[in-house]
Amino acid sequence: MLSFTEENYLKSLFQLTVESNEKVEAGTNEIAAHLGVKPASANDMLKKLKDKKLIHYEKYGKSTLTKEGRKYALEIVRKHRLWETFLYEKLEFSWDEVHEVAEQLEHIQSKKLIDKLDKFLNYPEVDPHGDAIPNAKGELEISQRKSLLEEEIGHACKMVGVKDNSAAFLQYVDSIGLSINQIIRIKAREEFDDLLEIEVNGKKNRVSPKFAENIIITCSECNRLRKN
Amino acid sequence: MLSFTEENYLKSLFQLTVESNEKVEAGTNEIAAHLGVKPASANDMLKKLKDKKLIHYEKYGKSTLTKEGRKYALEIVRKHRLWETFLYEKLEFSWDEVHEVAEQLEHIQSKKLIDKLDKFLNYPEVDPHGDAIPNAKGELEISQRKSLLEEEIGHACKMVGVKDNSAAFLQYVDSIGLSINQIIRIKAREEFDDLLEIEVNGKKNRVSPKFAENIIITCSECNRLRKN
DNA sequence: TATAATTGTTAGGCTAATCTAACAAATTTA
DNA sequence: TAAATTTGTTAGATTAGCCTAACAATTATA
Repeated sequence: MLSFTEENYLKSLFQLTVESNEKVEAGTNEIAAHLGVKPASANDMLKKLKDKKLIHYEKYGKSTLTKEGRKYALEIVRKHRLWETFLYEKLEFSWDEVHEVAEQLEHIQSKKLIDKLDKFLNYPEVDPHGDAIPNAKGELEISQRKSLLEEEIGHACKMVGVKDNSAAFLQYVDSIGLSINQIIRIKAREEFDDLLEIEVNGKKNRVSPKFAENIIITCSECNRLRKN
Repeated sequence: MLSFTEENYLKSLFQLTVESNEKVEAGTNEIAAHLGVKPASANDMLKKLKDKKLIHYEKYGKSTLTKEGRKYALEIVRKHRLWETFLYEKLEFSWDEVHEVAEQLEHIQSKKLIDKLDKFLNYPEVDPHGDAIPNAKGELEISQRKSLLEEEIGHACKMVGVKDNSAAFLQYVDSIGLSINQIIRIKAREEFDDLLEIEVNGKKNRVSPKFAENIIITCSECNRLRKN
């Protein structure tokens, strides 16, 4: 049985590696920053998780999850996303409110609870942010995802999630008229200041690279090209 | 903000005093036993809770909740019982399975969550064990309750709850055909061995005093007499 | 009422998770 | 490549909550 804290470290490492498009391993400082603790604290825990064979860690090296660690991480992610779905669909929480409460609910220990919840929600495949929910076997469908910033000019893509889960950012996203499953077409990239010109629901808007980087999309055009 | 552990001590004290028919204050050893810790540990925490003005405690004396402490305890009890109701009514948990999971869920911190849950469940008044659920204002309807053992011979009463929440006892209760809101008529008390002869749903049974003591009932006949 | 039994308290330790401060290794940059 | 910067580690302290062992106060009983 893992502690609340150990679970949070595994989840962080999962998000920084498995669910990141850029990297497959994470440094001590990075993990510490992600969890809001000091590097010294993270260092202690990394050594502990290594002893428990949940992560690969070597002195002065980067860390990754072991198979066993990934299994636990997937369980936590599954719980987190099912609870978010419950809050959003059944309790009328808004999109930007679910995360904080799910952070607490994800640590409840009861296999029966989570499987019954899954059934109650009718086995959803994605949470309110568009992130895939691992199934009861721990399988996670990883579709071809990337940030809006990486999308080709002229392509149309579908928003499936966000990277930054802060309430502030989510409200900003809402204010631009963006939401999950919304189709976004990239019209152009402004040479002068790198702003992206996008069209959502027939309405044009300009967004910053920083903003675009935090919007996760899938592009079936790109996927089609990739398959050839 | 109270810690998980502080909340558990307040809840224990609430159950041992406010919700107990026998006593209005609890001793250190009693609280420790109720929580499954050693008296020395309970002693530490009682001093801490006194400093926080959540309980009345004096060296070598008994403890009770302050007004403030009772307020917190009622919030926790409210959460516990709403979650039990959710598990029972929405997730198909059985009567004897809800308690353990609710012990964890009751510590989730989110006023919005619990009020939305209350609404989702359509503002239930009692949980699956028949215990009253405090409303959002922290008001708890205390109806005249007592154990089956204290009931008058010849009276008919309604089962509204149990004292022992262990799965073993709850299954025993089930096996006798008893459940919440079931009407129980006391036919006689056996002089020889003090067994109670009861009738439930037209079926007769004999139960021990220990069993009867753990069944909570209300008796409208007694209440009527009391009012005169 | 003196003694025994019970109940409650204190002192001192342990563990998990955090911190600060000092230091060491690795990487980047001049 | 030498120096500067970044990144990671260690030692030692702190806090919450628990423990054991010894002791003190209270209550029950002979």
